[in-house]
Amino acid sequence: MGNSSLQIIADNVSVIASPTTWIEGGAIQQLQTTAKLPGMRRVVGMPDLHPGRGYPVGAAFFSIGRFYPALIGGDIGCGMRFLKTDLTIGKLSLDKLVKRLGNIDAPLTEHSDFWQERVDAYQMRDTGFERSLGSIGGGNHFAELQQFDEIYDRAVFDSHALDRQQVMLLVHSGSRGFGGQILRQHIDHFGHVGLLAGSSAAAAYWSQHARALQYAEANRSLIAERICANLSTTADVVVDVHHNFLSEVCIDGEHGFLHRKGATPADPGLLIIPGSRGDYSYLVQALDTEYSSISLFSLAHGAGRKWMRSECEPRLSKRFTATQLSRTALNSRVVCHDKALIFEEAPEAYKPIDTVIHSLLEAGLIRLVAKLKPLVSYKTSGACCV
DNA sequence: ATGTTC
Repeated sequence: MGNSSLQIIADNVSVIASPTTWIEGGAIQQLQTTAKLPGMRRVVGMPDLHPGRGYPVGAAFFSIGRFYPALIGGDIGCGMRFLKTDLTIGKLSLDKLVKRLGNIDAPLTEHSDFWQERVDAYQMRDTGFERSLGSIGGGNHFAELQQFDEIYDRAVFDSHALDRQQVMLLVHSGSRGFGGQILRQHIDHFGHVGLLAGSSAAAAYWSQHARALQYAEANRSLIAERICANLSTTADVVVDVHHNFLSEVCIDGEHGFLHRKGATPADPGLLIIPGSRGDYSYLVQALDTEYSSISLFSLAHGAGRKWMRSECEPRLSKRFTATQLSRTALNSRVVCHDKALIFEEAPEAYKPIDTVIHSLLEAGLIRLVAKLKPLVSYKTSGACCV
């Protein structure tokens, strides 16, 4: 059966992307280089594939006999938490939402006894990074209030007790400095050669990796709690998934290691694939098809960068002021008081989400459930500018 | 990505 969204690059290298999806040549090159690592069986790029530091982002890698912590990267456990709040969109003004959201950057541990207790509940003091819990971080991390724009599958939508009028909250963050420290210590000791399955070093990484996944989820949970408190609402988790992590799996009869780097696991239930801050997000379900194995049971984790961070400000500052970039084409608000991030995370720097979603649809990997539009995208209230 | 990099 033909599939125009399946690009076979080499024996064990493929990319899930329609011909109209922008894929940087350098990212394909990184994918091919990674495919040649000892023990690597198969690699696949998602439609949001883009170049990373040595290894591509938006990809999954399946290896036998050894695994590669560097492929997971430093933000072990980075992922998305999607919640439905008790707020209804009816009489909300965006300016009021922004004001009530306030500043959620300061360490939660210094906020109050109440928050210290909430943080304590997650038992992360031994990580040494307790101070970062409950704050978003930098880069592409964000928290976004959204509203439903279109429902495609009413039955699935209803079965998850969703309501078109409810404000949704999406939190994208990870293990902050903790995961980074784990990777750095690993690279200092072992470089990039990977770890042999069953070795004591492998066992040590597994336990650190597991702890980083816990930290990342605790972080997303505390960010959501904090936002809900500021908005005087509560929220129920619809889905929380990591998109940077390692797992042991059996694929086509072979037992091995599945590395996901910016790749959402195609698990049952609802999954969220966000666009840039000026674009829609899609609520989807993964489908089990003949291409599931080729796609290494993974989906895109977002739109994917189109431009390198360093080229954003030069390209955009001529066309837009930072203040103009605090509103988007979908009329949402952007809270980002970091001059560099305003440009680096501009919608123009990302692929259009529709090309990414179209690729996954054409490959038969997803079913659409709903589309959401951004209301407020929160990056940082930190120092500087605007 | 990062209580910010050899």
